[in-house]
Amino acid sequence: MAEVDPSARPGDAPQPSTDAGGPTGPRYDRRSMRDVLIPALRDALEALGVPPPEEIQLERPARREHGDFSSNVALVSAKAAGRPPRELAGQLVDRLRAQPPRHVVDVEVAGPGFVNFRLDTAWLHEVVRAVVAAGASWGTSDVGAGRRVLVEYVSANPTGPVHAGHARGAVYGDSLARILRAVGHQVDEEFYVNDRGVQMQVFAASLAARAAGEEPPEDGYRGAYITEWAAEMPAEAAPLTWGEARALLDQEEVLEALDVRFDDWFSERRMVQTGAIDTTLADLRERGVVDDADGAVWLRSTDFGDDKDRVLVKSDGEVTYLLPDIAYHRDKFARGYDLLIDVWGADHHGYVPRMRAAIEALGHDPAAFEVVITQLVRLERGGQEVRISKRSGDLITLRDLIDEVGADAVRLTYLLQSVDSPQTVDLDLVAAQSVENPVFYVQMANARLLSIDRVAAERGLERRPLDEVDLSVLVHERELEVMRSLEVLGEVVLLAARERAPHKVTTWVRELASAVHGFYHDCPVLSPDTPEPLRQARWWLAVAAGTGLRAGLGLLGTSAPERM
RNA sequence: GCCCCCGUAGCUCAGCUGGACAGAGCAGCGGACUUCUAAUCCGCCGGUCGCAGGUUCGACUCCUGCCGGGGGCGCCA
Repeated sequence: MAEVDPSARPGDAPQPSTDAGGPTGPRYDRRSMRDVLIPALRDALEALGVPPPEEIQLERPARREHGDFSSNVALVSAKAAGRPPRELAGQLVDRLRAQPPRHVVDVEVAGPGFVNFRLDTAWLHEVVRAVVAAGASWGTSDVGAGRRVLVEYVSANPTGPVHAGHARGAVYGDSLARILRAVGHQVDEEFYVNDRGVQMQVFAASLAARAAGEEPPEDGYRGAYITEWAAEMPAEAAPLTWGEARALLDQEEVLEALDVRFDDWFSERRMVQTGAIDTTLADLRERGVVDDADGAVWLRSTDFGDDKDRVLVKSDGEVTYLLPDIAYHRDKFARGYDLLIDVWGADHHGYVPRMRAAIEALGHDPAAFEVVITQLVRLERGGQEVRISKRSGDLITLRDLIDEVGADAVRLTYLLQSVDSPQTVDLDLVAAQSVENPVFYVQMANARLLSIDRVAAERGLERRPLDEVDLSVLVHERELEVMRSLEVLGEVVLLAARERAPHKVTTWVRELASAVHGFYHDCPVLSPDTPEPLRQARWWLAVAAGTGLRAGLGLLGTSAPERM
């Protein structure tokens, strides 16, 4: 399918180059309505002699009848004001009506004492201009500026292909990084390579066995890929070195097919060579959090909230997996990150307390270390569970998954719901190009919007510069819905970033797509029946909608074909 | 036994720092194409938000205890 890069579409840069110096009108600020309404409420409270609460809350009512913005100050401040919520709300409304804030056409008391604001449509028309001006950066902000964040994810062992079980973490981690960047954080992404230890030995032995035409050792790797790779392996190659390189190549390739790229693939073995592991142990000793007992070296993690102490060096002299992991995280902090986010699978959650303890033991703020646990994904095909088992060799690789349903579908599907909940994915459904598949619903919305430009070009119709177009004709409910949806992206992104919840962006994208389909259905742009001024305005709304849609999709790392 | 996640419509899931009569898609039923993509749109049907307490002016949302499902509790990674 023809894919487009959502972040770079020529048609999305409709700003006349002559205008590049700066927007002429008042610059739209995502928080502008808040910045208008909250102070207005505060002033009104003070005028009534009521001390305003620390934070005045302003929310978007779920129901249209409740206006565009709503505040619960009257409920919150009723006690302090010494009068019933509705009475206080009524007094606030009187004051606000006397001097209505910008764009406010009505203020009213509702329910138990809410103050509801109804706005004119001009503020939404400003949104269209703002989206067009922002282009692919619509929805971004700089609230997180200056914070350096490192997101570590996937980190699969270099002993085989990335399998379907890793896919959720891969897609989640990548999208989270995009979203954190969108709010201004400086984000790096890393893949930790466990290229040392027993697993690697077993892997090498398995490869060598297959190469020699023998069965892999007991507890060895039996996947079909071992046989395939063994056949590729030159006779003189060292199985461990060659095998690791082969695995990493495979992993990097398939992750790139998903548009998942890392700033660094951090090698565990490298830390042995640089002495980082020894240094870390010495550091821990110096801090007095290490005990020698039973011939082993222990981290006294119970001092930092863990339920038992943990072995760092086994009695046979080998280090456990824990010590290099600690060394890696020590290194992360040494590189100056303010926040470390690790994305782990559900099977590793028991490991969180010891890692957190180790970080605290090293003198770091444990709050600067966050672990997101992704719950398991159950794969089904036609209602039958598909087992992902490395042992049996019957494993579904990420590559299989991409081949079967496509990269965009893989990404959007995994980003459909919170990683906190276990997910069931029916492969037949995801592969199906049907209404049951949200991926196609969203991509269809984009394709339809783009078809307007295409058909217009065929008919020789011209879109006039936005500066010359009067958007005040956009009053159809379908048009308003699109604008309202576009307007909230910034807030959605902030929330998604704060809660580490990319699926909130997915939900938003689906909502916008729904609004777009409704608009497309009821508000013809190119029809001869549409008067020219309205056509121009709708056309620009379509441009803005496409821009917003692709901005959202860009945060999910999902592209959309130009036509379907 | 202890720890983590989940339990919302027949199914798959949303539900923002607690807010106004709980939302969407699919499935079911009934409508809408001489028009820029009907892969769409509209309407109807459908829920004691697992159960029981508590906090609050107000709880799907916070707290406690149960019940059910998944995952984890190694000198394995």
